[in-house]
Amino acid sequence: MTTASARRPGRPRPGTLTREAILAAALALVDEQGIEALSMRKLAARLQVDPMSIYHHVPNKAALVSGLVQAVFAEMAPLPDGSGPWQERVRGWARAYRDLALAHPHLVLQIVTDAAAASEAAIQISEPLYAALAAAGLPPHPVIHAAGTLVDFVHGYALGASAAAAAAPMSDHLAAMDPALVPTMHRVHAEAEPGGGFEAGLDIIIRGITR
Amino acid sequence: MTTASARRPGRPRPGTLTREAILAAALALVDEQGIEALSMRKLAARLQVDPMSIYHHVPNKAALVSGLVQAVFAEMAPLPDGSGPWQERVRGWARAYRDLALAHPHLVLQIVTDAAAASEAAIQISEPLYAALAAAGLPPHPVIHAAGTLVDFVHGYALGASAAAAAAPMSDHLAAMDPALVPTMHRVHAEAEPGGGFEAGLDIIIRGITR
DNA sequence: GGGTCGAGTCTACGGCGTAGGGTTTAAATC
DNA sequence: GATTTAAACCCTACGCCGTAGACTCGACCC
Repeated sequence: MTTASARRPGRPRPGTLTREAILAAALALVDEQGIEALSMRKLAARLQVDPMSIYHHVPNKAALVSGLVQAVFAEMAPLPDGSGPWQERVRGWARAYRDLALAHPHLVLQIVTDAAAASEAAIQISEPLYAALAAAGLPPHPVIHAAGTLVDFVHGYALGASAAAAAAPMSDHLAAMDPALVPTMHRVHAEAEPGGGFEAGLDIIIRGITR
Repeated sequence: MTTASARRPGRPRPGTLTREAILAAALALVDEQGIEALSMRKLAARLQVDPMSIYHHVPNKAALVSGLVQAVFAEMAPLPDGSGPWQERVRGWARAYRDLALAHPHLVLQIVTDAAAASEAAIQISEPLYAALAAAGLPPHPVIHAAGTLVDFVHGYALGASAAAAAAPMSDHLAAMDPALVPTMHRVHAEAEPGGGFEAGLDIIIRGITR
């Protein structure tokens, strides 16, 4: 709301601190040190400002994090839209959404949670997906179900990818386990080392949509 | 490790406090008041114990939460296993896993995160899924991809379901938005009010696996 | 009885989010 | 130019938090 250059009665210093600067600093801090390192005090230190000053631009910490997520959503690359077969449009959308989520690995949880709660920014993001599915000639109900499935898949994938980046890969855990407990997994993973899980998932879901 | 009735050197009071009691109290606290209400002090109060006493059974708070998640994983209903067509086994597994995740709504995030990080408990849970897919005659690579897709979908779904339970449903947000921004979604949701997203997603993915 | 050990307790530290109340400032009005 | 005004900013302080470190005390072993 508070634009940087208002024309109202009193103004102390000419906007040395703005909501945008705060969000940018917070995003940088999170990208560098993770979400748990984000505190009002550290953020203020980075901005060379008293911690309480931040509260004149953001009502509380939760709103700040939410603002961070909204900012990330706003970065979603505008899709080429409308061209090509619907399968390719859906694929392109899914990749763009995944890239968006993984662009800030320390923020994936917040992004996915916010999207799962269906914030307005998150809803806007999925419009092209709905458009592509509707253009494929699907009736309303199947469109909703197909879109929901895809979104849920991307959320789950992004969560897994960011978790895998921060911890040991599943193969390690699996190798350390008693093969008798997980015989099929042991055998299957011994015979094939995967990768490409995202594209394979897209293939499966798009095939399943087509019937 | 520390069983309730050990026969070891020194014991002040006869096991008034055990790891199990701590986990049970913590789980109750979380189920009642949410994960953010879980603090060592509140937990201690509930157990009528000094906060620091807890640290004799759990190294720190992160381990406590992790223990909570492991305990929930241990509750996974043992599947009927091995009987029926593979589609039904996969369906049954997915439903059981979803129910597990949603059994403690305030813990869904940590459950899904833990599973995404492929903890041993989480790996064990997915063995029946792998078994069903392998029994379907799928080669190793497709088994891994199909399982990954399904797990990611369930994770995304569970996250969405728990978020939707705590916030306004998407329809409300959508109705409050400018229809020009999200024309397809607006139209599609006007023509069909869904539900059954989980089963529809399963249908899509299982169809997609089958080719 | 003396020694050991471990569960339970107490105290205290450094960090957190943020309420409440000044203080400073520059634009707006006179 | 003087006065008014209200936003931006800063300071202090409160009540939480996780947990390190030292102490108490009762049970067991020798």
